[in-house]
Amino acid sequence: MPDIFDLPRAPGACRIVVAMSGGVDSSVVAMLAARSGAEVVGVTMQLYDQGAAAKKSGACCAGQDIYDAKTVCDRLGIAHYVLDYESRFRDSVIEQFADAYAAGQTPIPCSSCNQGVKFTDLIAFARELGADCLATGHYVRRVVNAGRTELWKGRDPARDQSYFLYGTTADQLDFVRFPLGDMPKAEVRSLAAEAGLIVADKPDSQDICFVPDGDYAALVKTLRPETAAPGDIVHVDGRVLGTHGGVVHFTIGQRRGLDVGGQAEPLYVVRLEPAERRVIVGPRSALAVSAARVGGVNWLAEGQARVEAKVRSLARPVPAMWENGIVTFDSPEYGVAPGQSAVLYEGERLLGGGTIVATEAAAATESAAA
RNA sequence: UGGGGCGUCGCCAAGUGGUAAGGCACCGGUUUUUGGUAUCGGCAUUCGCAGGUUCGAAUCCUGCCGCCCCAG
Repeated sequence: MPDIFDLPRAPGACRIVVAMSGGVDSSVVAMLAARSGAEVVGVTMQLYDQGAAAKKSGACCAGQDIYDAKTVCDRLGIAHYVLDYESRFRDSVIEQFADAYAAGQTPIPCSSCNQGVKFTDLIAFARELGADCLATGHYVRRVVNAGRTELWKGRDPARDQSYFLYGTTADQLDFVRFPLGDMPKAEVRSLAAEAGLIVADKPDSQDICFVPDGDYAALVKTLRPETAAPGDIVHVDGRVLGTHGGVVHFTIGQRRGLDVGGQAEPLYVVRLEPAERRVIVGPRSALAVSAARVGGVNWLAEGQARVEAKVRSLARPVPAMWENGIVTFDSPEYGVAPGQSAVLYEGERLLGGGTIVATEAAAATESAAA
């Protein structure tokens, strides 16, 4: 087996900290680390109240998951720590999440979690422990190329998680390892089964980890009651078509949930005006966006201007120009929502990315800039 | 209460004697470590109500109810 941990010294003299969510992926990472010969410490972050969330199978970092992680560590014969990051997670992820919705944006909590608690606080902790690296179960590849460390998509295109990790800085990248980046998911599962790990058949996590029942709107409404205020659903041509139960329920590009019938064509959310409590809707053509301004950019590459841009986790990257924080699509892109990430690639390599702060309508309708 | 028009699934709407299109909405599945999107499937034994004609009516006739418009 190649040295998937890229250790600086003989494994026996190294210490690896593994970020363990309690799922199958990070458990397999811990197993691989244990087999490498290095000293391994499993760490699980407790991120939010375990109450209701603990019952949710497949969630991350709640009660059952902490137990699962510990069980795996016991079997592997490695140490296991639980870190109480609840308050940090609340401040850096959950509150931001609520603020974004209140501002009519569509946040990606997984990205802020990765950039904050996971890759800032946890790396700091691992360094304090004197670790040589922090290993996680993400499906991305860390590629050392001509002395430079690059971030690449996961080998398994169906599993690639690079979209959520664009914010990883060069410094962090030096310290982090992604042992699963070259593997297909099926292989990870079979490794877990061969090793007799209790989590081998555990369902993949999905949805937002801190939202127990998938009803993210209920959480945001609790934190920011104004997002539940009713308002008008207004067509881009000015007609009031109906009312809605709070801007929190909508995101740009959304079609379902408007409850507006009698139309010849489906209507999509084109824009949100939270101050006026308005949801602006229009035909699909009104969603066309020619460019997006990107903020909070993390750049890992050189001066690439020709890029492939991905503005949604499940979208295929599209050709675009990148200049002065603005990504201009070769062809109009649909459903580009402020708050989501714009991640730029060159083939398999992640060049950088940031948060979409505004968009420019492609058609001669009106600006979708918030 | 003179004249004209209309009443088909939550909404829009085909269908004018042969046994209820379609779109939107909604619901469910698939997909998915964000929200969405996309896609697949489901969705009126019944046509304002009551009679009548007919082998057979949402489609023809009669009455009633409701709504709209023009007249007043």
